Amino acid sequence: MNTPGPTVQATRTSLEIVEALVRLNGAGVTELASDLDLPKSTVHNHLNTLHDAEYVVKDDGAYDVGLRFLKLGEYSRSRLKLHDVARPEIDSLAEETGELVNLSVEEYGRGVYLYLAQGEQAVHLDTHAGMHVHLHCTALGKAILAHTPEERVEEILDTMGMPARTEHTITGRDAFFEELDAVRDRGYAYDRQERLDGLRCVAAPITTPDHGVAGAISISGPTSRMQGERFETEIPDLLRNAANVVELNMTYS
Amino acid sequence: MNTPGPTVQATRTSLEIVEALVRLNGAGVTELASDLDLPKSTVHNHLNTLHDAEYVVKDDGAYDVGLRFLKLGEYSRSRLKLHDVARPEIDSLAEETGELVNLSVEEYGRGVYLYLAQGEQAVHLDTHAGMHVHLHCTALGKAILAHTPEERVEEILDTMGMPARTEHTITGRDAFFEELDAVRDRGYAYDRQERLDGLRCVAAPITTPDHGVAGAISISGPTSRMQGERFETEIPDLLRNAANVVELNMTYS
DNA sequence: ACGCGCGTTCGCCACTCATGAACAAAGGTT
DNA sequence: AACCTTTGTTCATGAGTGGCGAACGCGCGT
Repeated sequence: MNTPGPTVQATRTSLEIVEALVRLNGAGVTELASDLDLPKSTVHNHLNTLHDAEYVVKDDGAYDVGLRFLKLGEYSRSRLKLHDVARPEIDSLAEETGELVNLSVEEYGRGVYLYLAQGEQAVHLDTHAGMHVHLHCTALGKAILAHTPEERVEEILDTMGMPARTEHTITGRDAFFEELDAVRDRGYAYDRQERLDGLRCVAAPITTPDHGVAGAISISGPTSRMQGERFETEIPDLLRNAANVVELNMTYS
Repeated sequence: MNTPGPTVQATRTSLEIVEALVRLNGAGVTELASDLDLPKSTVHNHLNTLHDAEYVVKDDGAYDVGLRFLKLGEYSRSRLKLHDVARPEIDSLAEETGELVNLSVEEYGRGVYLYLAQGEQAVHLDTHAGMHVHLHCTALGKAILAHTPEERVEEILDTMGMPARTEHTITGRDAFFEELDAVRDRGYAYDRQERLDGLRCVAAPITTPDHGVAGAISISGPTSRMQGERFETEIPDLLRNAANVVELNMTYS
């Protein structure tokens, strides 16, 4: 997995600076330099370059990430057929259920949210497009991993670990693989407060015959509303139906 | 404006590679090398670095832009208060009018679309979030420039030029400044097939007392529907109302 | 089985970038 | 208003690194 190989240090530094800008919500040269433990002048040179290339902006003294990244970001997701195809389905699910509906894929061993739609009474979470999550503690992740070759799953768990997010998070590897079996049998996955207390989710994988699992869609809501018949059959059915539609449109269009 | 200064070549090259990936819709090492006129090994080193940093992905042999940029892109726009505040207003305008509603700001002398919402009968254009447009040929651009210091407008026109997009595009500088005067008087701006044949737009600026113009919102539609009373007063009024709401929420929240 | 085209590896030298210190500019404090 | 602090910017230099061409090996198509 780890291919050190010959790599361009300057590029790496520039990326770290951009990431630091996000982390610090915009920052000045000195702040960045101390945060990254780099000489001021180095940071300055990189910022100068990024500014010149119009990738960062100077907002009254402080540097911040520019909108050029918006173009790249939009491209990176519209590139995925799944996004374009699934989006309308996500929207109608949100309208039908009134809950929060998510679309995500796996990349580099983590879940990445591609798109979210909130229904009328949707919970307000920290989730946003582009956000990364561990796969083991989300319904989305389980749905995806249940249809991923076992060796790849092992590999992901090795590198990412299985940190406990709540007291309900599955942290044992055996238990997790049993859970994946159950997901495969059922056709959809549950998250019962495994990532956030008070939150329950249901997720269905999007699979295509030739390329395996492309991603997953999920519905998230408070435990109060996610229980009984609704949680056990109603929402799962809605999800599976939507997933089927997406799968068909993925292969035949 | 042009601050050459000491700049990091490697970073620039990496950015160019990413841009080329977008332009080519994903590509291999050789393809990129010939497109950018760089040695294969150089391109390879950069791709290796970007791949290692998880910014590009390898899709069965071809490299492409990864979802890490999605996070940066989302951040770059949610950073702008305007986006969060205006979004719901854009959505309701789209619902009310059934047309295409846009939100954009100025960056580096160009207009950047932040968000679009299409109503029931909205036209389908090439516009998408993150897209750049010339300011002189769009209603959005005029609305923004009308409230920008004249010297800055001159500067923008100098560097960006005023290319004709259609036969209706304003390409003369004097005519353009007169147009801006009219926009200021009216409180909103028009685009009468100046960017695309058959397309008309109305735009209202979003200004705040302390920071000047923050951006603009606009409604786009086919000439067939954008005429008469609707084009002259109905839509402008809707826009100005929405703009007012946004302006208030910008300053008091 | 062969050859072409691709991604990858290698090793070397020139050049670039990282560096710290010194300079300028801006803000806050007294 | 003059001071001092803090920040952004410039500069010159040497170490190291990234750019480069050529050579390698792999996979695909014929």
